Amino acid sequence: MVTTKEPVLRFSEALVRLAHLVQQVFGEVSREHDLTSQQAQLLCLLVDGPVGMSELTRALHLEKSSLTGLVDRAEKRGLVARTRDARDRRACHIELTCEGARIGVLAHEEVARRLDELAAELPLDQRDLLASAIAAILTRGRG
Amino acid sequence: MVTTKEPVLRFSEALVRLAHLVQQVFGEVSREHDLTSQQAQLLCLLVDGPVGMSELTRALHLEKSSLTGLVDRAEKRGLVARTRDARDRRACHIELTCEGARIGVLAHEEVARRLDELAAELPLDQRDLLASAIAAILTRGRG
DNA sequence: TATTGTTATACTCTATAACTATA
DNA sequence: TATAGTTATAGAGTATAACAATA
Repeated sequence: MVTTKEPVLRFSEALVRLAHLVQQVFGEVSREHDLTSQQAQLLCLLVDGPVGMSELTRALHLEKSSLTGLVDRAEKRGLVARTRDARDRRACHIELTCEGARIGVLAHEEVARRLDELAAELPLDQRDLLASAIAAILTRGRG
Repeated sequence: MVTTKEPVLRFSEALVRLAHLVQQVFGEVSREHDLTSQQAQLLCLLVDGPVGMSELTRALHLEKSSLTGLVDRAEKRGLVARTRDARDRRACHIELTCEGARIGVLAHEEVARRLDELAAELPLDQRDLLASAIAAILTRGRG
């Protein structure tokens, strides 16, 4: 006898669709704050303090020249600023401007709010279980 | 007494990171098959048969002019073809070429394989639970 | 008039290759 | 020589607005 408990979606299919949904939410919120998804992602990476270009290329999985352009445009919009590293004068750090920090925090909070809302119908324990399972996958996928 | 059962990540944070991981896998596989992520996504949407432009804009959340460009480039690469709708001569359907179908299936299978692999360490029942929970989120998020 | 799709235009994002400045 | 970052260039992706053809 077939029960109703069998998974509706293949696991990988579920992941792909979920990723698209998250991407969409992220894109919508970004646009509402007049940011591109990539700019919003950059701002979110900088909320804990300045980060060097090299580290940013790793975190964003971008070529260094691509990052140069992204930072250029964000700088032109007054969202971030470059500061020279005093000890290694080749290097620089990227930091948020006041405006960049303000918008970055707003966008981050809004994304979090909408995603949490999506899971609002799941019981809390199942939500935590889901977060733990995802955490396990993430450590396997990268670090 | 604090147990080790508390969630490591906030739920929304977990979702965002998971989405980035999926996006990255999707992008890597696409590049290995000489596709952009968007082209691969288009091919995947067409594996079950031709789809009209309007329906594609909805599925991909793109403006119609953006889709025109995407289809143009995919057509130039011999991945898809336009066919006129006999009943409504304004409309057209996009279908895979043989080559497009071949590459699309290959890319799709490879993405699925790598994502399933990521979850290989989770016990099967937890994996199914995860897929079910994601399915619940997805129906809430869109349909 | 409304709808389907394309064209024109302007940005953004991204990569590769060559380059500058510093280490 | 090696590393950090930029510049030059080219192509892809995206949106807005105006347009053509059909309904």
